[in-house]
Amino acid sequence: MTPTQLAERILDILHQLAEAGTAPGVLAGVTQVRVDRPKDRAHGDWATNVAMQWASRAGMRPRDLAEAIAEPLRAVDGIQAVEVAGPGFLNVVLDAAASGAVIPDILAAGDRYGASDALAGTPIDLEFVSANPTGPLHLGHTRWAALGDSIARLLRFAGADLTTEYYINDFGSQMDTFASSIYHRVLGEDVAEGEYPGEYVVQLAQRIVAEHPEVRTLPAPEALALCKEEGYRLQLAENRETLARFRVEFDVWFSERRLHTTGADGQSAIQRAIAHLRDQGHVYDKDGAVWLRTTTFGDDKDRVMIRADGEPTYFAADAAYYLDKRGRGFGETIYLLGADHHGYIGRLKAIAQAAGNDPDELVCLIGQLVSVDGAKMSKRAGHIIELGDLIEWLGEDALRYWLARYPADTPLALEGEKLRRRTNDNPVFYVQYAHARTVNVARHAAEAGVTGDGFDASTLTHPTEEALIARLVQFPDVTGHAAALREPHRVARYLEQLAADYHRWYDQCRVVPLGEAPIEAVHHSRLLLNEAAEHVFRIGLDLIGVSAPERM
RNA sequence: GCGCCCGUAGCUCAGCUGGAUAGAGCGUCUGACUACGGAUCAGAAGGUCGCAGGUUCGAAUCCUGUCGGGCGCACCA
Repeated sequence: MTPTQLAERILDILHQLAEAGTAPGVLAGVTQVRVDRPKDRAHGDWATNVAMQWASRAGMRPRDLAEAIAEPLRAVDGIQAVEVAGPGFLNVVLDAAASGAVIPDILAAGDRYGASDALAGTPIDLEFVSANPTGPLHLGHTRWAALGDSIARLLRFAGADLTTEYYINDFGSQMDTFASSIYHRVLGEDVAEGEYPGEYVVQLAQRIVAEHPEVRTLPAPEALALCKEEGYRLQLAENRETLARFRVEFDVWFSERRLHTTGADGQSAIQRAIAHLRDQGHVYDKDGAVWLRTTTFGDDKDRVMIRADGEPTYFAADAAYYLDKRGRGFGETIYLLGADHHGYIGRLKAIAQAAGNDPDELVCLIGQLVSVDGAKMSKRAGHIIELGDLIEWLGEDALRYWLARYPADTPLALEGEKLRRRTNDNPVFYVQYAHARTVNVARHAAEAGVTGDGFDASTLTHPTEEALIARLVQFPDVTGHAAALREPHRVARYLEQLAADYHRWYDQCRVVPLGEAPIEAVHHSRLLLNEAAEHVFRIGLDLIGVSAPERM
């Protein structure tokens, strides 16, 4: 019996009590019973506070209501004991056989254990990273890459119809600055003030010269155009490759230029977006510029869409991009933004409302910035740490795991030396080692003739077994919450707890009998428990984009 | 000035959207290997959950205020 099944039984009992008139009718209105694993094992295998939550509405004392539930609950098959404790908790102890019965279910579910269809329905768009193609990906992007990809995996695991998307800012003045920076390097000059000083620009220039020697002698406008397009192509390809190495893939690479080019109707997507918003009555002209009245929707100030010089702003492109997404059928659009962009939330939500949509369908997830060993990194400061270098230095597993194990809204420090260590300090190795151990145990079991045939859950009675099973059973709840809240760190933290439970069990219970001791049902049963743990480690690690090595 | 995020063990951080005696790792101290990998396990010490009010059976969690730290407030992208 799983806690979910237990919760259903308790719900049934409440409804029956209400129906039979032995308890107040309001209890028929209970729709959900939450069952938790108590911290203190003296409080049973599972506990619920439902009696305390509903006692006042039912006009009963919490302990009386709890007792009313406890009585029929004791008669349920698989339940060993039910106790009313403290102010009105219901503490439930299950039979070992009933607890362990979940093991074959986990194995039967295979890679789908923990998956659901909870988020099935409206298509969701998730945009993240979206770094400018004018330079390599750096530390500031790594967190969103890891987090965004893990969120994507979680949402899909929960049944979401999800599209991941990378918005390429390949339009506007920074592309000209980029081109000009490269061109200076092509000519062997230093870059000008305000241009990109990085060494990577020199390398881009060298590659462009190698492939297009004529760039040196072309008239400046043509040479600049060549530098821009070739630099763009090379840099984007490199960033894409780096992300792939980081196990981050996108379904859609969306070019900002698409929003500026005129279509068959002679209008650009931006112009169409402005026209649409104007129809809604939220656009006005002032001081030679075109404005969106975002203050109607709680923004601090109205925003310019077309500047006085006729150029559309970045904000206008944002609006057009948003409308493009909606036009592609997405009901929910999620943006992963750094803390330094949180000022955008108000205006983005204003766009959604001005377009006539529910602002709650435009979700902004804000993450705090990352530092390395205390030193904050930003592109402007010139001190750039590239994602590619980080991967090489720490390995993609350690890096992805570390970035995934903290909630997005906590500041995060990359402790490089710790991440390079292959010890208990480093949680990714702790978890991966536990997985490797499951594989190792299975290998020894196979050699010794422990097959798993004759599985009998009632033999799994050791406290460490009971704890390990209880942990495995909680996995679907963890993935469900992690997906609903878009919080992959829950999975990582769970895996660390699972690893601790697994190591404790390994320390206490042998799958392969010692020496000449006979193979008994308990050994076969333990082998399947071991396999169930292996499954959950593998599934969980995959959800955060970390490998599950069989040997380390 | 306005807005968002964060203040939990010596350090780095969890705390399942209100539950029972606030947890983990590291660090410190003490133990466990002729047996499935010791990259492991057992135990000890370590706390005014920034501070002050409020909500209620019950608050680290929710509300208000306050102090401290980070970030943001463009006809830039």
